[in-house]
Amino acid sequence: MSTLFDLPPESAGGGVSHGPLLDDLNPAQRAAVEHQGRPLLIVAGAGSGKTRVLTRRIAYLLAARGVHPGQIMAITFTNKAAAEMRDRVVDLVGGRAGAMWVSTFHSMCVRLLRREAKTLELTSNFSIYDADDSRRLMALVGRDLELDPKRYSARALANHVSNLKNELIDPDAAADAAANDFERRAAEAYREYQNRLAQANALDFDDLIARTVELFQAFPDVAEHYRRRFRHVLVDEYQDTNHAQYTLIRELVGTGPTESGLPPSELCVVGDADQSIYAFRGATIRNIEEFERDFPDARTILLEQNYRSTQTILSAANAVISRNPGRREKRLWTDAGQGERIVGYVADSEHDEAAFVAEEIDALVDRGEAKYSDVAVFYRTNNQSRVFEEIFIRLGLPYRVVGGVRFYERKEVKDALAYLRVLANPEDTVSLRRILNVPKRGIGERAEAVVATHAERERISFASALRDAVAGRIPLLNPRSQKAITAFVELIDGLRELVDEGTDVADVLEAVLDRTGYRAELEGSDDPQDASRLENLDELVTVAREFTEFARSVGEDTGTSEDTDVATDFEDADVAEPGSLSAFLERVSLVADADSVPSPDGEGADEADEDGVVTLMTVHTAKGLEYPVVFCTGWEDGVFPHLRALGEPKELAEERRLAYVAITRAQRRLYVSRALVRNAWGQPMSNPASRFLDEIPAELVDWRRLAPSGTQRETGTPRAVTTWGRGVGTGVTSSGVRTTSFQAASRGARSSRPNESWKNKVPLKLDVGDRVNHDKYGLGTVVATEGVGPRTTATIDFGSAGTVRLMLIGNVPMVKL
DNA sequence: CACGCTAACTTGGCG
DNA sequence: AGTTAGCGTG
Repeated sequence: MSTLFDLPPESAGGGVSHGPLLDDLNPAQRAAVEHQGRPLLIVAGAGSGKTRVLTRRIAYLLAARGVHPGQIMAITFTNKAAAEMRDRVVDLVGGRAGAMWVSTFHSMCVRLLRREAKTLELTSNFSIYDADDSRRLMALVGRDLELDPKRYSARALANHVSNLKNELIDPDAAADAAANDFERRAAEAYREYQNRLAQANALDFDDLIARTVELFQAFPDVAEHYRRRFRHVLVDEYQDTNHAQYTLIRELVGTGPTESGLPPSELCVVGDADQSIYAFRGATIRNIEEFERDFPDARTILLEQNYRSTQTILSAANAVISRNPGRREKRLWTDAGQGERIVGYVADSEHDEAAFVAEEIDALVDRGEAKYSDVAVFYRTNNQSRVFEEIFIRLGLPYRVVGGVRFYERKEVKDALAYLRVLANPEDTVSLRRILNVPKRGIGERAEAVVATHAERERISFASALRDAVAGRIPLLNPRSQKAITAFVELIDGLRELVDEGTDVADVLEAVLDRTGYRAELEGSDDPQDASRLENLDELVTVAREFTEFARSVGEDTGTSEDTDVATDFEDADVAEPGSLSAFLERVSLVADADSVPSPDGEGADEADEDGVVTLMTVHTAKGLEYPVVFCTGWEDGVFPHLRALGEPKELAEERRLAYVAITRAQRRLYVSRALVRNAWGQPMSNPASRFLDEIPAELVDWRRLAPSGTQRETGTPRAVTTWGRGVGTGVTSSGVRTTSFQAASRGARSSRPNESWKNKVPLKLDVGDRVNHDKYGLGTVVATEGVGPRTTATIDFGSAGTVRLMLIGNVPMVKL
């Protein structure tokens, strides 16, 4: 992926000759690079050289079209993509690329918001709340509004609000549009949540986008200022944009001449609707599908030639994705030849499947056909990694799991950062309350509630209320708590002094860990988890140290050579002073994942061995990556496609795109496997073959092992009676008699009796009028049912316990009477 | 106020 | 199964 475009050195530095920028491109790629004027949509199939086209286009703008780097805004979704794009452009045109804005949506917005903070009546030291912080804040709101946490969980409310924000719906509009109880209460919660955010001088991730849109829409002169500056806007992964991001782009480029006669900026978006796999977080495929309607004059260029995979792999991918209804036809092709057939394997259990994968990897490496680092194992959900890890450890196969809990989401890291945030932004209530009693210092729930109530009544912030507590102005507070709070406030004040003195961030952090006793507590523990927590905190200190050093070095650079284009992130005199605590916090808020995926060519990644390590990850994580050998595991209906997608055509289409992404990661060899029986949520489940397996043309697959006849379709999760596609499902609704030999062997005598223990595990079949007994709600009557198969929900009237909508999958603690 | 227990939930994961 | 949030008890 990285060796394809070595250019003669003279072209770097922005020389006059731009031939080398075009010479090695295919006609479609070249057209995409050369296109001028009208909005441009580049539909880039998997492996079609998308990044290459994008970076060449930028280089071409600079070299051949006389565009100044400062006029270019390139937007990506991930920091990694942004860094890669910047590096590659620098390789092509040299350091003057530094003046471009190449950033993620979120960092771009933070940058704009800090510059224009005054316009929006924000203070520039605002905190940025991540999903976890938002949820915590929503929990406070929910408690305040006395919402039943069962029916209105903080998570559900926060999710709902996030969706509203992605649609740019404000609290008023949400209230107007609310169609049911949940939405009405959620709209109230939304309003209160925004109030609390403002009080805390904080923005959540969705606000970063939404408030920037607001900035542009409410202040046309501000919008025009940036439009004038950024004459070229390029957007990567356009299929992943949500409505707010789409609107932001529109505002940024403009849709017609402004009053002062400024024409729209030149827009170029790149994407692939077939790789849109983030609908669950608001991405809407419509943005790419309707690009030509949104930007009427637009031109579309299709990149269909693939430089990654064999034709066999591409044919499989094409066949699967073509089952999605209503998509724009696109067929990947390659001149690389057919290559090996796809290997299929039906395992008895997930352990058997993992063993097969491990043996196969071993064999490939033995035969010298692959290195460990050439191999990736994909699964649908993170919890599926465990079986592979067990086997790999046993066989001594080197591996690495990518994903899982990310560094900045670990509890200890978030705690430490919360301290820093409170120091930078005293009004940051969520962070303040997070650390109030961490480590334990005798400020319990009770005391916290008393302070919160006081803050509410006096209409002051939680931070001010704490000071009132110190001054003895909260009568209900018992002396013991007051003492503890006083100690805490003094602790924070002492730390804040350090900040005011301009102490390096790393040293402030060290002081936090020492003075709070956080480090001591972990050191004193014999829990092995705490040892790794300590390591993480040390790592965070290192990050802070490096941050300061980097800021210093940049500061020196710009000090000596004022007018070179070298300085990148800091050249715009953002409000956050380089190296400051605020700047550090901003940086870590906008970096999601420090763990990088080991690159396939092993470079800079895992030194462990010559041969590197096998990479294990979810398909989502794999997007954008490629490996010579790919194992697609767990291809079973209910696993992949995921249970919750069965019976939901939209979600099923997304799962199919996910399958398409998985297949197209493979360069030379592709394996697909499934297990007849798999433990899910503590119970063995027997799943039918994934429908995606049937969608791969049979002649492409060499089945190494098939299901023993007769075991194909029986127990476990019933296949949904589906209404789309070929008339697949026979809709077997088994009553849970498990018969496979594996089952009997592994579960022993217990499994023969469909006794009490099964009662809740079998999906309930309910009709209107049925009487039920729920463990918690008690006796009830079914008043309505919706959905099909595993997605069935029932609305049940439990009399005095209320009317509840329940999903009838998994462990419903309820029996039919 | 802290600890230990039980009950509920469980996709994916950018910033 | 494993985790985590809410809850009752020491």
